[in-house]
Amino acid sequence: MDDSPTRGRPPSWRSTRQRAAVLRALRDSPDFVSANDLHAGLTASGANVGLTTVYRTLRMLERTGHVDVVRERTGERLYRPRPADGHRHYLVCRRCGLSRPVDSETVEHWADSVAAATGFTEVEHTLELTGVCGHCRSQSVPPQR
Amino acid sequence: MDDSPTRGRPPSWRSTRQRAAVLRALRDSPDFVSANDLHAGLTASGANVGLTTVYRTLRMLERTGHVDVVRERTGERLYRPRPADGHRHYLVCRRCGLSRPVDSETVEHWADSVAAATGFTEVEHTLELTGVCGHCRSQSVPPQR
DNA sequence: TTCGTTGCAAAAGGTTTGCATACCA
DNA sequence: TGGTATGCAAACCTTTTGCAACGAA
Repeated sequence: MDDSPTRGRPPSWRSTRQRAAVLRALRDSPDFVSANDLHAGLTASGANVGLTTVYRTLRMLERTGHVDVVRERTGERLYRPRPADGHRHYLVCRRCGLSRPVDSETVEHWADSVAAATGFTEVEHTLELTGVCGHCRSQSVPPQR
Repeated sequence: MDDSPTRGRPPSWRSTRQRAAVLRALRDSPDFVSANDLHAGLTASGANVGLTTVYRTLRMLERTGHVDVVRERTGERLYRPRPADGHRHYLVCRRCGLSRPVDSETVEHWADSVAAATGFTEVEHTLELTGVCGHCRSQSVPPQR
């Protein structure tokens, strides 16, 4: 998954200061972040990147399968770089945003069998798990988003 | 789950023409509908209900657990009355919007075990399945939303 | 030099809110 | 009558787009 997905690849990919900055910021985020979060972080650290460019870069990463996307209750999109071995599902803490990947083989298999049984084709699935992590539970941290 | 959930219940619930109309329209919809769809339908059928009221009613139904909510690619929310025996997961056709409930016991159990294993509490899950139904596949209906 | 990329400003699209009015209980 | 519900318009938020200027190859 480094540099040669078969589909959805733009014909060219010009390397620019801005894209490098967005990628770096994304990689440095331990958890899911929004376009706004990234932009704010970039601005704070002196990298001058337009919000539009952040969105465009994220959209491209999404199309090429380099990031996982999850949706907030509000509809806001949160991004996280996708691990090399395919898509993952995450359990996200509603208070501090901590996320950890979970083993989802069970769900993957189930989704496949549903697809096979219903006559639907091209079945895709989105799964979002949220909860309160042990740390926040003991600290009573107020909800973040 | 008919009329006495323990939490999130508004202190009062005044019965009005508008709320009755929204509820009726929601019940009459075979599949998931957006606030806009409902409002358009209501307007077309002569019921005069403000879009704001449609939103407020849906939000209240969501809080009290009377509807299932699913999110469109765009972030738009789609609603559907929840069956009496608890929440459900649906497989929705990306072309015509046809939805059918799927047996999701497997997923429910898996989610419970993940909750137990991770130290997270109050774990909630959202699962969205989309595909192309047999009918649309043969008809080549263009994407609707 | 060429053509993809950037960034501002503005548009778009969906949802929420302020506030005066209407109406149920 | 009291307090909730309604509805219009405007505010809000996130994401996308038009377009002129910029810069990597």
